[in-house]
Amino acid sequence: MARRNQHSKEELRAMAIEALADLVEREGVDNFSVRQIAGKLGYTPGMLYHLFVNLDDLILHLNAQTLDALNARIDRAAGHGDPMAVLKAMAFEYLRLAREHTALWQLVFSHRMANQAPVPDWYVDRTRHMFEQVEVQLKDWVPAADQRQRQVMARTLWGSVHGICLLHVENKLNVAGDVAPEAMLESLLDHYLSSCAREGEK
Amino acid sequence: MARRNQHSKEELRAMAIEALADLVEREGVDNFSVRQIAGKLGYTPGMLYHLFVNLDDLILHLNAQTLDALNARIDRAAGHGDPMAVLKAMAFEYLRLAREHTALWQLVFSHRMANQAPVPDWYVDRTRHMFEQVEVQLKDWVPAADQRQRQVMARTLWGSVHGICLLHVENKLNVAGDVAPEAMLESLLDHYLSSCAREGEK
DNA sequence: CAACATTAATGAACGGCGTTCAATACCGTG
DNA sequence: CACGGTATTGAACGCCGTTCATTAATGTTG
Repeated sequence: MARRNQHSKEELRAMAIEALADLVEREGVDNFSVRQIAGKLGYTPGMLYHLFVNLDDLILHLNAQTLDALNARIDRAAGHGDPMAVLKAMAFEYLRLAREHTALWQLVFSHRMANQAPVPDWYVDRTRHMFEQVEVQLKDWVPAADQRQRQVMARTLWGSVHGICLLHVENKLNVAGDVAPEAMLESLLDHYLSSCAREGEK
Repeated sequence: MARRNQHSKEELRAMAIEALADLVEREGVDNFSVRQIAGKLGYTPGMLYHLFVNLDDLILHLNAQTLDALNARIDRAAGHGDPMAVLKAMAFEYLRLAREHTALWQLVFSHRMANQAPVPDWYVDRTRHMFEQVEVQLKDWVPAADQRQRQVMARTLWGSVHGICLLHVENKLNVAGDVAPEAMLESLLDHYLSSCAREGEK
């Protein structure tokens, strides 16, 4: 039998998450299995079910970690500068993580809960954070807009940023001459935000 | 043994695609299997490999069909009106299909080829079509822009439209009060396009 | 009409998957 | 040192996509 109590349950959880992250980054979003993860740790598959309720749960924990990294970058970008510059910096950080850790990023956005199980609160909180940071910047950018309008703008803007990064990461841009995603993000933010500002002045 | 030659190979292919479509719409994007498809047709799993090279190939054929439906709607929307109205109509058609045939739409955009196999030309053509239609409208909307600029705009715009529809379809908008995707598409097109036009005038 | 060649379809097998759970081997405690 | 508790196992279940030799129905020929 394998060594006992070499690691606490928490340590083992962290190790399992790390093993999955490694596997995903090395082999791609859809090329891992409970058996491989356990193998990497030197345990049997069944053991993982004492750490997580199932594979979905483990994936969710890894995704939370990835979202934390994403949020950290976004928060850093929120530091200083006018809203336009900050939002651009945020969008570029979003793209950068998608680029540098493509598979982890894909896992966050391509994972669907089995049998429509509800996403836990501690997970939803992390996705909400991003939208909130965008809204904060919009408060400065279009002070005349009410909260409702800002909500629409934040979701529109960030949904768009996400779409652009997604097309890039999934290689759907090779159709008829590729365009750098940076140019697309610039185009989006320049035009969308400047028009929003103009309307706010009226 | 099952009846022979009741159907031509082409008929069987169409039936298999239809069976998969049915299964996907009924049970969701990730709840089908070769065995279920064959079962629906009254055949054994192995038989499907005389019609398609593998499951990926079958999925690709269904996705091509879905893209054809999408393109048909987009072409219809391209009929008449000023570019802004036409592009809005196109975006709304995009959203409408995502709404009415969510699972089929998801299958198109969530399917990844195994072992990074190349996507066949006949498939790429269908995805290119959409971007081209957007570019045609932009030619009218911003006549001053050169082809390169229009390419960037078309991809930026359609990547954004896609991102917004995706967030809606995947239920990622429940975070802190939902916003109707129609409002987001309106916001995107109004602001992005109007700013593009203004720049074109300079 | 019988014998044959062709081919549509089968069904069993392979190696893999996520998940469950009784049995087991180890550990700290008394 | 024995014992109770528990961390870990390993076998099993019912799935999965895919392959392929075998079979059975067909169309063709003599």
